[in-house]
Amino acid sequence: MGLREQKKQATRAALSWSAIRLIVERGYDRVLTEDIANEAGVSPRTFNNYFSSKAEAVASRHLDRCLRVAEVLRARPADEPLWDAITEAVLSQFEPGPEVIEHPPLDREAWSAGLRLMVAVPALQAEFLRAAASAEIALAAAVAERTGTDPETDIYPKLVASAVLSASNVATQQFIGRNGQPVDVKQLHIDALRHLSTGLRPPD
Amino acid sequence: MGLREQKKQATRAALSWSAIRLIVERGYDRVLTEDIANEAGVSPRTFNNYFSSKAEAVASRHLDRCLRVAEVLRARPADEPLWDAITEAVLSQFEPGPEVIEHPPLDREAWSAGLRLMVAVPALQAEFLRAAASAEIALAAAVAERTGTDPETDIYPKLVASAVLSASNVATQQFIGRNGQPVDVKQLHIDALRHLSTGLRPPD
DNA sequence: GCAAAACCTGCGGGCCCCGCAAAGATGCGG
DNA sequence: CCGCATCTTTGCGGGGCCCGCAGGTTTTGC
Repeated sequence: MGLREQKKQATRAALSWSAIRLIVERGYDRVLTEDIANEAGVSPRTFNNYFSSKAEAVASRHLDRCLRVAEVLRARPADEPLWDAITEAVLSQFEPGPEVIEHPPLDREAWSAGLRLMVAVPALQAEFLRAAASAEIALAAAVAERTGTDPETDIYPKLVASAVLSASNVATQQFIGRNGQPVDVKQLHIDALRHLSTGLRPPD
Repeated sequence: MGLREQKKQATRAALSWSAIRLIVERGYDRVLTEDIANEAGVSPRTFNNYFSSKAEAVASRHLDRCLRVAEVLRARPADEPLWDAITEAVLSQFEPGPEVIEHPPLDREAWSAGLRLMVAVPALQAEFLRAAASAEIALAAAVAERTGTDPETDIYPKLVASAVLSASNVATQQFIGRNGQPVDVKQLHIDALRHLSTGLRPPD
């Protein structure tokens, strides 16, 4: 990868991270695209060369996470049962990355509250969902590769990808909603994926 | 319901329908909110009293459809097996309504092409997904009622609602993508839902 | 080194969306 | 039947978002 591409990725990440940080601190409509650009050290015009909207910048990190699930799934041993591999791939995204360890939120409570306000903004909800939907293709391809199905004509891989991502959404929302220690994000995901792989049978 | 409320619903429907028709004909960015308002016989300012964005107006019909699935599910006999009831509820939304019968598209081919362009607009994709997510709550409530689970604390009903809606998305996309007679929308949905209710087992 | 390609930036403008306050429509009780 | 309280519609104004375009600047491949 050339130097050019590296800088681009760095700028892109800086913009997305600045957007999230500022919006969690101040609220969505009190942050201008100009503020985000300044924070990342580029001109306002450049912001829109990287993202076609403020919302897309925020959702960009989410998109990356979803794409990494597909990547990890591909790297899992081929003889591992499908749903075990999927579960591991999904869980792998909840290990805190190096960036979060470097920049620990000073006030964890305030950050949490800001996050909750952020994910309540309609424009962002929509964009988060779209990000997941974009990753669906990559995830479906990984599933297809593993199950020997055709990602174009067969509906199965897309169905699995779509169900997994939406199950993850439900689990995450459950976690954010009850912002308590009583439940663990990972355990919520394990339960949700087990439901999926066992046919979503009603209790009784 | 008072006369006041009736008129509001009529205006809302007229705006949404005008938005869709104009955008399918001309393309998303060649339709101004002003055009939509004029078409529906209200002032431009009033448009934004009903919808907070152009995209939301378009997705409004989709939201209604999703909500009706929950409604139909509630009306199904209580002793019917869950997945049979869900399947019937979903399929019920593909019966052409009275409005479509009244206003048959003059050129079916052009309409199809316009539709395909429309659903490719990122802002609309996002808003369609958000509409489905909104309906998820109502659908989860209907599932909870039927299975005797708690829609607040238990993850099961939300999981089912979310999986059903995303499966429907996949089926619909499959249908739009291959715009051919070889496959039937209803059959695609039946297959997708059966996959869900049987644990998304990989073939073999 | 050097040309070609890619990128950043400022400018300009169209459009979207909202707050506000006045005018109009509607339903209710007397 | 009428006035009154309430909800709705509308015009105006403005802040902000996003994009096309064209210029200068940096990176790449040779």
